[in-house]
Amino acid sequence: MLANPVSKPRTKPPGERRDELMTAAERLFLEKGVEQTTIEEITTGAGVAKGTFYLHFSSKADVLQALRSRFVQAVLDGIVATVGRCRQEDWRGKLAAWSTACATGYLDAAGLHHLAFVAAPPATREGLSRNILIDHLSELIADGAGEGAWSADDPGFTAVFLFNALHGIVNQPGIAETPSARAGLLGAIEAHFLRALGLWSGID
Amino acid sequence: MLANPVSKPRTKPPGERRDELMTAAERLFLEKGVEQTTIEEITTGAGVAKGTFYLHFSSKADVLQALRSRFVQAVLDGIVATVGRCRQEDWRGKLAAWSTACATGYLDAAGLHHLAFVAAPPATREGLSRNILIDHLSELIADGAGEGAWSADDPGFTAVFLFNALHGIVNQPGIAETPSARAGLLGAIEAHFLRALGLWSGID
Amino acid sequence: MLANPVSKPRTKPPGERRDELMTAAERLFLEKGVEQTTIEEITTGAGVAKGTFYLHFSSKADVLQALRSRFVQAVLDGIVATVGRCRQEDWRGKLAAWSTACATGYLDAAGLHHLAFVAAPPATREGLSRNILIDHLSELIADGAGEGAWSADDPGFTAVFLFNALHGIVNQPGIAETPSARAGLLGAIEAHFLRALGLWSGID
Amino acid sequence: MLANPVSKPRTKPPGERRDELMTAAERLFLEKGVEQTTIEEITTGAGVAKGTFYLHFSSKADVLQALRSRFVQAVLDGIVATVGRCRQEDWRGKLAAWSTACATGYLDAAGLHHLAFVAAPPATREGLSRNILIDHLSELIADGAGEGAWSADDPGFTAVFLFNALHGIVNQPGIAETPSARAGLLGAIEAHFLRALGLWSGID
DNA sequence: TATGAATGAGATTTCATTCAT
DNA sequence: GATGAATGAAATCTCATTCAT
Repeated sequence: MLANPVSKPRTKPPGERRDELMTAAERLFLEKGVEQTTIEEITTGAGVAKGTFYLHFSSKADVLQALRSRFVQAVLDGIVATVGRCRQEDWRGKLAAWSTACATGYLDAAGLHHLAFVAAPPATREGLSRNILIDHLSELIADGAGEGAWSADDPGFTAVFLFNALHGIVNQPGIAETPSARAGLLGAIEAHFLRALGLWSGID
Repeated sequence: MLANPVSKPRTKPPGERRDELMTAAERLFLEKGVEQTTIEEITTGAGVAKGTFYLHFSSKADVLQALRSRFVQAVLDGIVATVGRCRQEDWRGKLAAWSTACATGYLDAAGLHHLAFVAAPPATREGLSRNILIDHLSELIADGAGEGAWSADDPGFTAVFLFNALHGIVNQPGIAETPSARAGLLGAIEAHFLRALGLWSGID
Repeated sequence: MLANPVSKPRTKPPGERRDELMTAAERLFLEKGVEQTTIEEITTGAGVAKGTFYLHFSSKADVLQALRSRFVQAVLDGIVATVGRCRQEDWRGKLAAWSTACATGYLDAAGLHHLAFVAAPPATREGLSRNILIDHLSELIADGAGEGAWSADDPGFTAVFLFNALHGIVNQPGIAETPSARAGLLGAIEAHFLRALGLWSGID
Repeated sequence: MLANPVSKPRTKPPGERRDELMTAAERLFLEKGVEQTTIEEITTGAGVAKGTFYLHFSSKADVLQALRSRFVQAVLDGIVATVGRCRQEDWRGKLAAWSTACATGYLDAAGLHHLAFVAAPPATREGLSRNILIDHLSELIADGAGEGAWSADDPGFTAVFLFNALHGIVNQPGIAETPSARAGLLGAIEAHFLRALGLWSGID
């Protein structure tokens, strides 16, 4: 009612407000679960009014979807950067790098991937069978096969197979809590990735 | 007054009522999703009054848990029967049988496994990292390693890895809709299972 | 939360609860207007919980519609009783009785008719051009014409004409506040009704 | 930078903007009802921003009031012009002209009169019992009575009576859709007006 | 056991209105 | 004058759960 003499600017670039809402939502979803978080808590957390939420998202499921996309994109960015550092012809290295970068991205995000893919009410079954990470892995496998680095009858199948395998591994609560446990885990994942393509891993 | 001769008996053996409720819930969960299904719809579907639900289950999560157990137990029963038909020393065959039986169980259940493990509001993250199927596979891998059929540094790891891989594959909507597609899928899964244990598959 | 040791019976015959809600709604609508009344106020006024409202009505417009019907039916009952007291062949008397009984019904209901027909957000324009009162009047006019009591080219037209005329008159705020004002008003209405059918009234 | 050559002028004479807003509001009110129309829809319809609305009107009720006045004034103008064409002493003709001009004004406005008097959230009950049309008719009746053209005990009563009667008739949806139906309707209204003043109409 | 009317906390959503730019 | 992002009070409605019968 009364004018606030120290009021911060009311309007912000739209992207910024949206990000603030997403970040507040992410924190709350992780802290207390998606179901337990109300829209009101999200807006309070972002320091805006309730109605503002609906200027940027149409529902709670909508924010969740946005969080999912943001998370997956971040993981993909990490993968692309890591894989890009391998020599052009080092397909074995690229595959290993892919598995390690992907697993690292998930592990670093702590509960967020759980949120994004498991705890979230996934409207469709698509999330774990079609996403940009699987597409990227599928392409890598196909490219390597084309170059004779390995043989792959069905790169799409193997990509879904390996992505879900990796996802299941890193999704285990309390896994890789120490640096050495994490190193061991990454090594095991890498070995299984290589083996799936018929490459001999040095593990055993 | 005589009892209404057309009315069905109001009381039934508890197990039967419980089953009817579970079946109604399963159908509705698959049709419209867990969140979208109300207790009232379940009871209407089972032909009983709303209060009756609470004589058999404590909440919606409770029915879901019961459905999960029923489903997983059925898949495990199928696996045990199939694997049991292999010769005692045929570890390769047992592993192949495990993958095929598990995949078949999931595929036959249509969307139910999605419901049970993915769409469900999973109280814990355990579902895909600890369950009786993973335990069974883990044991099989450990036993085979003990007999020298393959080497496995960490049977638990490999079991989670393979179970999630398989789960991700069969969870793809519209997969294996024709008998030949299903046969191809089962073959590919088997090949990847064998490869993960360092066994040469005859597939490629 | 705690059991109320003096709690009144929670369940009542459905019609009774419905009536209580309607009566509470009517009082509030008259006191503070339809728009200004919330569902919660209605349920509080009826001594029930908010959700109970939705067991009996689907929306605020729904209660309003029910109030409308209840009111119109009550007015019609009064008309039928009054007109029924006239001798069979006394058409002039019947018409006069109709006008007086209808006006009385409206005047006695104070603001309710205003509510029901004017202040209400009338979804359709039907309320004042088709209702059971108009139908009844139309029939009376047609019957009288059939008996040669008066001539009426279009009984439906005259019924709508007179009903709206009467409605407009009694809807004037503050009209007929004293018994003598009311008597004068009823006389004037009756005279105009008779004149509309070409009958000479003794009024002027 | 040069001003964008395609952009239309942002500022307009205040009266023009106001008219555009009223016209947009009128269209929407008729299309979807007053309650269902939001301020935002009105401003979008008028091609201006939401805030601009409040430069011209203080609320939705305010536009509605403005529409009401505009409509009633237009009808009155039509009546005055038509009645003015009668000879000074032709009271019968003036009354007939009044009824016809008023009905014509309403019929030409289609649903707008409904909006203005019935569907509108009427702040007071005055609309149908006190307005400039009723005042004008009342004066005509009083003047005619003063000249001995008819007798009228209470011109105000008769004016309200007849205005509401006419309003109810023309407010019927679908009435007078063909020219001949309209002619018949106007004749019937005129006849009832004359009869109400004790004048013999040529109708029956 | 079974019923289903009643509960009531709480969720989502709308939208008239403001005001810094 | 004009804008439109932001506000936030308030409204509607849902539905898991209870409990008197």
